[in-house]
Amino acid sequence: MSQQPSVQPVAHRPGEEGRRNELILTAARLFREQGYERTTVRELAGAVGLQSGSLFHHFRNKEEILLAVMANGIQSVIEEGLAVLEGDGDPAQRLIALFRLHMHSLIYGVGGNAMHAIIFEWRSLSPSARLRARELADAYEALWHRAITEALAAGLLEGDPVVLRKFVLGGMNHMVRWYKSDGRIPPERLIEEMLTAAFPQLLSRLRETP
Amino acid sequence: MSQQPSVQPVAHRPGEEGRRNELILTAARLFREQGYERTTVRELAGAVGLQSGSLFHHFRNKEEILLAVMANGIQSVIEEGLAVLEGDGDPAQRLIALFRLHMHSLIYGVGGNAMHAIIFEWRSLSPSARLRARELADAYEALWHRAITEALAAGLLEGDPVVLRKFVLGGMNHMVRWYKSDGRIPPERLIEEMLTAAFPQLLSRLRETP
DNA sequence: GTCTATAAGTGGATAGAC
DNA sequence: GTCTATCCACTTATAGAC
Repeated sequence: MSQQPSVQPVAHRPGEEGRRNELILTAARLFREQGYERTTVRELAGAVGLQSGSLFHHFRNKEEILLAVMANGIQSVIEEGLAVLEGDGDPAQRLIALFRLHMHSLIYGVGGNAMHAIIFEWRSLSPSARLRARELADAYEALWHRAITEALAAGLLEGDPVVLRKFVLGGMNHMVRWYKSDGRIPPERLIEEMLTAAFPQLLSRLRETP
Repeated sequence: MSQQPSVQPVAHRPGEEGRRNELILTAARLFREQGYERTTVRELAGAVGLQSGSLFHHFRNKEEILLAVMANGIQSVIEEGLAVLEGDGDPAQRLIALFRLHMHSLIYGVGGNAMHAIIFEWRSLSPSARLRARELADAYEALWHRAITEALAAGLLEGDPVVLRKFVLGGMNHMVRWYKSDGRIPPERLIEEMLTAAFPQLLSRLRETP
């Protein structure tokens, strides 16, 4: 577990960035499995082959780890989401693409663990850190706001844009609590079933006028 | 805060049941505001005017309090839900009534705090207690399964019944994280907006054939 | 039933050697 | 950058008096 002296360095500071990243990914997994409060720094350190004291060379305190976990996953999803919204296609196609991206990130990507942290562990943050986490979430939700507003303007959906956004995101994110990818429903079918649940009117329109 | 010696007794054991209930309700609120792990027994005891040691006359341990919080809220919702499903009306009306009941319980009832605990604090339970909590949730979700299956059979919805159920419940429950009843949207309108978001196809059918 | 006092343990975090 | 050793705040839970 700690035989090789160093994993491939990522940035200009060799070793340190690699270790930090390893810690963030491991923390994300542990926080998801056990929760932030019940994951001790000793546990996290042990999981990457360190002693607990060594953790605080990479992070000022435990909270900084949680914040890093949150930021790590969502940033990449935001970038991919922006690309989707600026891509071609009509509002319906963009909304569906954003949906599939979100689901894909939850199921396969590093985004799943990060999203889990954002959803379930925000209360463990101090007020200032909570603000920072809120900014991250807001930046991502802004993408959804755009996509939903467009679809509303095109008459593809109806209702309040905020309620629609919160409802759909809530329904999707809840998936991380119940879905097992090795169960009755394979991942790709799940995504389409969720899409049907979220936007039935939108899909039936697409089928009528292809 | 502790002037009157006793509040109105509820059951055959006067005083004790009242105190226990007071503790459950206060715990539910505190767990929602701060989370279970970050709510200390001293805090909870203090909030009802007790010393921390006195708590353990009413509950064996802290976990038992959390379990009681969860059970307390959901039981009444299950009973009301059963009444809805056995009432008159077609599948569409029953599904909508169940939806409104759930939202109502989240917004006004004691169910909101309990649901919050079930959603966010289950990982703090030991395996056996977790099983008990799962049974409670399952009993409630069974009501939804019935209502959704009926609506599917009647051709009112389409998709996988499990995915539909999980998605809709996820979307609704997420509300406790963002909705403020004193904000832009009054509670009764929120319920209707959420209904539009959850079952647009069902509502538009009702409007076409009233 | 509630109090006081305290046991027994765990947590995050620090200091300084290597 | 990691280790060892340790501090100390704070937690749940208990014991026994009232």
